[in-house]
Amino acid sequence: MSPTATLASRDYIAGLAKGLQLLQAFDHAHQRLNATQAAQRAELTRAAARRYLLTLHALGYLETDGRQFWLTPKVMQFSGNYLASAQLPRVVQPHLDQLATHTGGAFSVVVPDGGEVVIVARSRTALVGAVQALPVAVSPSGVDLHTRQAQHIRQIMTMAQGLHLGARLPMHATSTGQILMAYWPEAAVDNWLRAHSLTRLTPQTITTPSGLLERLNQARAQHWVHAVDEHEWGVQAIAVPLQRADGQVVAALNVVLASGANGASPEPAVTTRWLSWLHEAAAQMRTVL
Amino acid sequence: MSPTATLASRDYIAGLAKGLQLLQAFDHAHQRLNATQAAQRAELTRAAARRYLLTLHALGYLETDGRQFWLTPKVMQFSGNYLASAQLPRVVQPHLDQLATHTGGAFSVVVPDGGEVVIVARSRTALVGAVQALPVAVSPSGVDLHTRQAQHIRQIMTMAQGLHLGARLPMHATSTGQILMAYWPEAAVDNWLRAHSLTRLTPQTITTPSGLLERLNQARAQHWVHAVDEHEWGVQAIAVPLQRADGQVVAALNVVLASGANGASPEPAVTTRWLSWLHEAAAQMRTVL
DNA sequence: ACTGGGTTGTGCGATAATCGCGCAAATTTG
DNA sequence: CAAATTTGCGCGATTATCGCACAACCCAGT
Repeated sequence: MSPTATLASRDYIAGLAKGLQLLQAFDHAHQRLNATQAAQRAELTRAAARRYLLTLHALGYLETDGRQFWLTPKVMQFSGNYLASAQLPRVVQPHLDQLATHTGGAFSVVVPDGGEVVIVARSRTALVGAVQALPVAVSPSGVDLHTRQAQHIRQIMTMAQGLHLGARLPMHATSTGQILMAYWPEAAVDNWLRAHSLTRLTPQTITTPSGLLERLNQARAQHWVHAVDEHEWGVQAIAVPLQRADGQVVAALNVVLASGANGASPEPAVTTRWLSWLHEAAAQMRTVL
Repeated sequence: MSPTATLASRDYIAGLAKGLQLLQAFDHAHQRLNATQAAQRAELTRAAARRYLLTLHALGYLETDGRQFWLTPKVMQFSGNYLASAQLPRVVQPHLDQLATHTGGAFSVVVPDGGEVVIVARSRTALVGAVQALPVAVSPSGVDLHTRQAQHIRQIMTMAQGLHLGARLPMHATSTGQILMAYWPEAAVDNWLRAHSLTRLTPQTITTPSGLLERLNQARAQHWVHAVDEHEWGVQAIAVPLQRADGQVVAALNVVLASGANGASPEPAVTTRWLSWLHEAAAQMRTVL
């Protein structure tokens, strides 16, 4: 797939590469694999695949019933280590939570990686609940899910399905991907376009290079992106760049909202409000990135 | 460390094991390693370590400035795949969110892995915010952080630091670890005790086998655990088991709360309230696990 | 500027680790 | 119950990996 080619030669451990390839073969669409399937997906002979599967099993990364293999929670250790060690998620998390507390939005921070964007932090906050969490004065009926807000919450939660940490999303169809690309040098964008196809995900997805370039220009000019229904129906997102103190764009911050799920242009006033929150947060983070 | 011994013989790819060992060498305490340090931590010769580092770099899992190496977001792909594919986190997440929405608590689901517990799901919900998120009737000043509830929220958020997905916590000092062990056969507990030391984390940590066994008996009898300040000062947690329909305990659910941060026994009434929420949720999940 | 402790890049021959074929047994499918 | 797959595994061939050893390099300290 990716032409990461085994160009490097003597200092390249093929066994490690194959093993990781095999481990990556387990994704949402292929949760359980037998030796034969795994061999196909990792492009190995069955004998080799079996050896790697058994090794990964012995190391605790795969579980097996003797026939099928599947991922164990141990693989989360990698992301755990990353989240604990990487600068970005650590410093960004409190800001996201505060932002969510203030505004009630669902915020994410993503970084580009291998032609896609990866979600490295998400806002998480239990808010209203805190009222009940207090040892005193527990509010009686609590908040139930019959109010209009609650419906909205449901929507957000549903949308958020599949957008877990570590999820990878296409750049061309996401607000964050677009804002990140907007700050790339022209050559980098050209390369990206050569290497990736603009897959249509919804009727609103930008699928032509010229369309994308236009969007990028717009994004670069105004320093934000608003993508409505481009990645998923009924979901809109507004993204701004996250820059380091030296101006370097290292990530993108966005807020995900339910959209009217139709062409109706979203209230500009509302957009503006979110934008000001996003930019304010981005400015705050700028000093610590 | 773990005596995962290379017992296995011909079907064991040493290269893969070493590479993964090296990848795991990057943790919170060792975010950036050079070839020499990496070699030490992974117990390899420097030459070998260098080969593996370069390979991991070529594959995109490590970034380097030529001297130091560190993890890239690509490692999150593993956890992303796990979260997307594993049964447990997927079905549990909506329940957690709903629970948090209703109660305002901070809930986690953990599974045992390699003698520790791993956080595989956490509640996340933007609630009050939803009021503002609505396209209409944006509440003016929003919720700010000066109320008493807000302080409580702050506390929770602070506590939650470091408890990201994939984080690993010791079994003996956590409510979830204890409730999980409570359902183990006696021999398994003995084995665990032989293999692990009861490290003291706070003055309240249970550090004697007899103390732990007593706690386990209590947990088994009442079907829940309340651990106050045992893992971290000022943090208490209440845990219940998550069982499959066939009765098998596959995970633990808990709520994390600020504690009085002193010996004062927590209000039993409050505990009971949380417990009923937890057990109710556990019962709901039971059918779908 | 010079020195010394530590780190890095690299070539190379030796060795053992990995490869993939091929067969028999076991399993699934219809 | 037979056909079609899949699995376990032994084996000889090969080449990928090992680790030493040396030179170049970086970085204090004086």
